[in-house]
Amino acid sequence: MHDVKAIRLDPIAFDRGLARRGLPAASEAVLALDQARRDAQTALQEAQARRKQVAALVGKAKAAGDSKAADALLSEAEALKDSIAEQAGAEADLAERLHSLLAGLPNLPDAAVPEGRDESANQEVRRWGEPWTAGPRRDHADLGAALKLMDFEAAARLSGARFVVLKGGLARLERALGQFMLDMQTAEHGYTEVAPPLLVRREALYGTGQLPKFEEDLFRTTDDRWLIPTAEVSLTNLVAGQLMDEADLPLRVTALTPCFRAEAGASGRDTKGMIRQHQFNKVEMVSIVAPEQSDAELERMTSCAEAILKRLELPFRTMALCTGDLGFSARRTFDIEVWVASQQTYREISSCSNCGDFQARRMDARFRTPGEKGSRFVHTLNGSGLAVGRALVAVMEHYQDEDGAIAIPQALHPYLSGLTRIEAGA
RNA sequence: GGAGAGGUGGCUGAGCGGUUGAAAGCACCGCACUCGAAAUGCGGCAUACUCGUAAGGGUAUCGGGGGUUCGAAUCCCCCCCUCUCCGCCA
Repeated sequence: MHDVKAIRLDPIAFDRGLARRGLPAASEAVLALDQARRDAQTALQEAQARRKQVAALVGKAKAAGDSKAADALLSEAEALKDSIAEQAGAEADLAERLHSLLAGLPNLPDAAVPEGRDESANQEVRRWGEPWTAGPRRDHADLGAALKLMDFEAAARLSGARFVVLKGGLARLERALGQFMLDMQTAEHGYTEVAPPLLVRREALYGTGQLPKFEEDLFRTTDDRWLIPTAEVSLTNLVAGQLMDEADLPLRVTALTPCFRAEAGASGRDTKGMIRQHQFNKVEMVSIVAPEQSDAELERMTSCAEAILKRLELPFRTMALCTGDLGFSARRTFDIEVWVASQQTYREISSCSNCGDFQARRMDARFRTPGEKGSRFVHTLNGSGLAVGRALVAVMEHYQDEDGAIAIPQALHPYLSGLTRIEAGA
């Protein structure tokens, strides 16, 4: 959510920000509505002030036993009643229109974000490890099927397309990956583990920016609760409506949860394998920080995600998203892409974003600095650390051997009680 | 699911139709006392919007939304949430 005052102050900068995202200017429409709303509000408030005055005078007149004066006042009050109702309606209508206009506008890109229309303009900021270009390149779906440990057909019978059933060693490997990631974020990176709800109210989704614009990407229950598309929703909304002390910041939380996505616009894309599923596990990191710290926190968070891939010895590159590829709530984002051997390309496995105060405004999440008057909105950041399903894909393809068996990365050995290789049927 | 009790400022908690934006306490800030601190005393201390160059006004907000009334934190209705008891249940 944008600060109307900031738009009033510098509409040009606002429109320039939208233009960087490839969107048309909006400040004129916003400011017109804003002005109309304020005029309506001023008129309403004048009427309300008079009503208050009259009501107080009625009380006094009655107390003094002056029924003549009271009657005169009463008839004025009667007249005010209708006009106040009307003006209040007009004001509420304008406020609603302004709010829904504003609620649909994305965050503005940070100055540091590279210019560009789409993902082709994203900039590589660093690269780590050697891509697997020689050796076998069977994809994880074929490997999994051959091992008889990954069953898309069974999943389709149960649930339809874009689900998978993992068995035996692969189910264990998937669990080990999640466990390992969560342990690393908590024990080594200072995030507090949280086990949050997976079903949330629409208000929570509004707070992080999935609603009202991206309803079609989400699964909804019959009682109007929604399955989280990412634990970002649950974790970030932990501070919704809260007024924190600066001493509570930074607040760093993490969770390993299933994520549910309708993948509405993605039909035909990544139809084979586990790359794009309706349900997948992910370790999510969320940081709630003071505004001055959010730039540094984004770097920190990105390195917390990268650390997982380094420990797993999986090659990756880190990309700075360009203005046209930025998500709705983000002001700046780094994607981490892991090498996927079968596709001989890097695929997104983490996305770390600084949302500035954009989500905080929508959620009303503020903090107070001792000795200072008032409060300020916090800054929120979120990042995957990492997507477990895609990590499983990368591990399988990177650690496969000629026989189609999969070696288990050193870092996961403590989680698999002695298992070091996954072979057919085990 | 049934019965009951509640949701008030950062927190605790009074108020239950009129001058209450809201007592009191805690927390916090300033001042005094002190070598300093504690304790104590005095004072200050909500948020949002809005009008105004400013000084300074105004309006709204007592879980949310409607309603009654000249006037609602206070009365009525709906919803949400919390707690207690009963039932059911992983």
